[in-house]
Amino acid sequence: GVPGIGPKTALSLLQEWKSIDNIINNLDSIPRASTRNKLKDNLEILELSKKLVTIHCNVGIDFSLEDFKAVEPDDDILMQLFQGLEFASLLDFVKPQPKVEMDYRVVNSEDALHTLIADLWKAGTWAFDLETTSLNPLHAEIVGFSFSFRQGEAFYVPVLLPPLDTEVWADPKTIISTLQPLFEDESLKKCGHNIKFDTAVLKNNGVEVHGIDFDTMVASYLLNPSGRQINLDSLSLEHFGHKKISITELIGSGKNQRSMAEVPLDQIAPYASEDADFTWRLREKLEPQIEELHLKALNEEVEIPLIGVLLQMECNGVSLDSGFLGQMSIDLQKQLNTLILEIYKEAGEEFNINSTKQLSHILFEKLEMPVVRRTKTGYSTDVSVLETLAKNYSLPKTLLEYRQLSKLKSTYVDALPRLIDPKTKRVHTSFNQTIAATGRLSSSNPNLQNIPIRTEIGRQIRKAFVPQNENYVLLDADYSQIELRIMAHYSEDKNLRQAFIDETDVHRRTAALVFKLDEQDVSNDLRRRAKEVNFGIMYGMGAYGLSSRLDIPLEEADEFIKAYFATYPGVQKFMDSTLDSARKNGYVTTLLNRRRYLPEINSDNRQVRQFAERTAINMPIQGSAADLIKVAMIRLHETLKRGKFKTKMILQVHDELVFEVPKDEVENMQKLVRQEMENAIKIDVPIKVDIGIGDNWLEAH
DNA sequence: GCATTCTGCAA
DNA sequence: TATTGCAGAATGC
Repeated sequence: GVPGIGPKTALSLLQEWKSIDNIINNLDSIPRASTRNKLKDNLEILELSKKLVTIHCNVGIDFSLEDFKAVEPDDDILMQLFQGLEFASLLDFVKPQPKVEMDYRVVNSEDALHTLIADLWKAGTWAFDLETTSLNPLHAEIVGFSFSFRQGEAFYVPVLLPPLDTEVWADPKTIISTLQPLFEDESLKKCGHNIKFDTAVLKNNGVEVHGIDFDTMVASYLLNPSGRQINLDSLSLEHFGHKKISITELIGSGKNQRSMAEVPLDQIAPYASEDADFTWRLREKLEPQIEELHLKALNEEVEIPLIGVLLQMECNGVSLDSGFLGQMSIDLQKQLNTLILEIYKEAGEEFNINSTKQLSHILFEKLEMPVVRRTKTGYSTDVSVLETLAKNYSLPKTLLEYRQLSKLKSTYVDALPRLIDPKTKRVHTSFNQTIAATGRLSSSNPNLQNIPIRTEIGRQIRKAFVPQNENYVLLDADYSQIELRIMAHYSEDKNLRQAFIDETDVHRRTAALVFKLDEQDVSNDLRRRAKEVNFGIMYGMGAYGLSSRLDIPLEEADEFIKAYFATYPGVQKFMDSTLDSARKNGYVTTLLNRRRYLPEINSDNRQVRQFAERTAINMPIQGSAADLIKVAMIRLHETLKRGKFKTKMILQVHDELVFEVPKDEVENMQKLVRQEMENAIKIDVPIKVDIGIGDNWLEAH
């Protein structure tokens, strides 16, 4: 194995030196010895990369990772060096770029501020950015505002400055409330980079932002949702060849980091001004591209309105029963202690069970159990390996129990209560709009989209998600079989569509059709297999995958899949035509024209190509489901606001929405939620939503 | 302190 | 060798 040169390291190397040539010239200054030596050992590869870049510049062909691999098919280093890196952005490092000029003005008097405000009214549309003391909007104080409405020009309004520096002409409250009417006016159109954050900070400072009409982060994501870095610094470099003042230059990093409020005016003003200026420049550049790719409707009618919905949900937060989790933690620890002793006894010594390295030493060297599978750097000890070993040994079985309990305890039971906000007493996740390549949302800090449900002990954790008090309940609404319904829509398959029109159990119906039985004669095991196939097909699964999942011979799996496509011929046709169009266009799309590029779809490397093919099949389905629920969320948010309901939308888990509902609104809400979710986008099959009510998330789901 | 790897939770 | 994510813990520099 080769020790890590991951995408992050690679990107920072490239950004630091801007070209492969410079990397070669600067090899000796690479701080990490292993990285330095690996690169030195592979000078030829760096030279090769340089050649490919040169060829690209001269000939104008698009290169991808694939091209590198075609030349040096076995080279790990190269793969790791360029893993996750958009080749196109690499090219920008070596192209000569014009120098970028910017003027900025500090606005630090009553007169100057009123002049700026008048200009912003006259301009009618502008970009803004906030400097704050924290990345958590609930605790962030505003340090300053920057604005721009002409490229190369920006204004900085200081709010907090360090002592002994320039004085701010008025107190924060005065400055913020002087600017307030600008932000609250719907007719003034605002643009930002990740404007949800700035809007959240302003909200916590008593200012409601209206008139959001563009977000450069969201736009970049829509233009290319896969992988790329879309922070403002990278985009400025990519689109304008401009290297912005780095945040570490201002506030340092690590333990010596200082707060934005401690940065003197002559440093923070140019930094903040760049943010606003480049946000404005990017908007001017990206907006026409959005129109060209027919993403305008998706942007303006879905993604931009969604910003406010997500902000509201994050702000709402969710209530946790921390006493319940505390007791659970104690119980789990007791069980873990027993398991730990048992493991030590069976292993014949004490060791760190959480260390895969130490564990594999015990299992495969000391106890000489058969090696089932290897990882890049050693022996695998994951669930499937331990399950295989558990057939013949007792220790792996104990380890599986230990793993399950320790995972639940550390990741959920102990971690969640720590994230309860001291001010609101609730947990506020972040819903990220620009991460998932398919158009789904993601959730972090904490991730509330992967709360356990499959095992009994895991399900207990859901009991800790509760309404704010006994006058409220949780309402959980989830789309029934939404991805299969979308598949039925796209494929126009007669049998699959009929299954949903008949409102039958689609997995049972599948089993009946595939095995030519009556539905009532389908055994539970047959139904389970049909279910695996139904899901597997949507991920582009092959016979091998099915055989290992169902633990059946490869031939049997192969026949199963053949019979499946014979039953649902439209599904086969849909897959073929999706792949054709992906190969021809280089991208696939969803119901709302969300687009994902698949440059590797025509790769000569079979493994790489097949991965792209599976993605091509999955994206329209997963992505359209994401489109659907996003529209429903926007409509429901509007409904709740217009009806002045007390109900709050609090969570989204891909095909599921969770609401906190006052008891007297429950009946009404059931109807409204179902109505909006089932009718968000019309497709060729009925859409069904299941609704549950309960005093905790487990009961409601 | 930071990046990487392995592992495992969800839809 | 079925997709998309996020995060804890260990490890190594």
